Amino acid sequence: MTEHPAARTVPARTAYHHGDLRAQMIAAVRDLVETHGPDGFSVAEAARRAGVSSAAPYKHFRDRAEILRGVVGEAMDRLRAAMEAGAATYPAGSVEAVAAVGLAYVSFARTEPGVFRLAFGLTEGHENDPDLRAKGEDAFGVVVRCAAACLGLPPDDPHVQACAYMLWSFVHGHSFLTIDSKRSVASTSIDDWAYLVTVARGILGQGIRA
Amino acid sequence: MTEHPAARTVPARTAYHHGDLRAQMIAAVRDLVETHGPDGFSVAEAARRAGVSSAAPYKHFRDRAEILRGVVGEAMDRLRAAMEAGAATYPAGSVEAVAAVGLAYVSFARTEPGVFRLAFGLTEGHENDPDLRAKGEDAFGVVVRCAAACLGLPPDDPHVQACAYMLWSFVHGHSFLTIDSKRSVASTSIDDWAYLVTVARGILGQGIRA
DNA sequence: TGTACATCAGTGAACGCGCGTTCACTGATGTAC
DNA sequence: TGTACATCAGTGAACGCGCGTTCACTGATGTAC
Repeated sequence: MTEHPAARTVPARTAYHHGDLRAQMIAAVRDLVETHGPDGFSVAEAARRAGVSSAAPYKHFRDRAEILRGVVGEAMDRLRAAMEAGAATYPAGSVEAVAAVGLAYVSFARTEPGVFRLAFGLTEGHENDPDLRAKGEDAFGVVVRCAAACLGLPPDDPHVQACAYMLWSFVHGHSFLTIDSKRSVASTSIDDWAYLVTVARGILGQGIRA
Repeated sequence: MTEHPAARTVPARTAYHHGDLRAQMIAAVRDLVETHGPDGFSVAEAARRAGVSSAAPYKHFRDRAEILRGVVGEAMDRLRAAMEAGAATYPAGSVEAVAAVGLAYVSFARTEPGVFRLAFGLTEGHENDPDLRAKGEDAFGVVVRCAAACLGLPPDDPHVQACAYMLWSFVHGHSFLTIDSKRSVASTSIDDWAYLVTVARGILGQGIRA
């Protein structure tokens, strides 16, 4: 899971029928986006990478925008899965579990900055897709549940929601700054994990109260 | 300053010589980017808006990328100015001054989401421009100085740097989430200013210590 | 103050390019009998 | 098990389009004398 995109290769096709062009197209776009930036992808080039004519993708996607939505949706799924896996590595209710969710988030951004930017930085009309919004909520839900467990409150408690939002803002901003390399945590002499634990403890512990 | 882009209009040209095409191009791109998203701009369309032939911009910019850099640089300047203005509305060294810097940042993002995304979301090669990096550092410097004043420590103190980075992460993430409307602070029943003051107090006060 | 001329900031036509998308088509697959 | 046929997932050629950029040009401006 979350293998580095550069390590992935779109396999050459052998049969006339592709098998799973939809998935291959998404993989090809991921590759492209990591190489040429979030807006450096075209249907034609992605089809070429998938070893297919430029018309073929239209058997699986209505148009360019739908391909994009497919990529973002798939990325959201992987992101949520990574967050859940992160949470599961520490005892439920621990601050470390919360920090691990944050680490998974930052790692995703660092491993696939192009896709991350595509999902959160651009807004080419996919912003109001109900499916993608739902996936976004699902990812947020992971943070909410961890925060709730940690605070010993129900997930729909306003304080839990507020804390979860703070945590997400934090990690989201850190992710962007890191991949923009505007600043690195390294430059502040704190290490990533310690940083996240400190922040989680600060927000969930005695520290910040809305 | 920081007037809403939609309210701005690129004035029709009268004379043969334009006067200040460079600035007009930047204004036109800002308009375009707010209307069509961070990647929805073209040299041709911007020139059209400025009431000029599509070749004219090349008298002022080497190529498309340089126009982009111009827009981002100008935006960075305005952002820093807004942050400084925010800080100046409260006593030096107060937590409120720090929160006001954050509010200026978020307000900028909210007022000009397209430009904000252009500056921070895309990375079409302008990421390593030394000029833009310097402007980014200048903006960060505002946060650092306010944090230093608040903590009573010199600006180059590691703790100050760490706090400033945390504050920036936070505000940066909040800005992105807000304009993506993934989540609104409103949905957590906290108001924006109270939120920023709480966060600033939490990070700079007894709360989070790296 | 008036003229000559260098420089500057535009024009508009043209270029080659790659794109998104459509179209009529064809080869492969799976199902009914 | 074998054949007929509907469906599916490709092809490849073509379309119109807008783009970024160049080019030789020209009108306006400012300076030297």
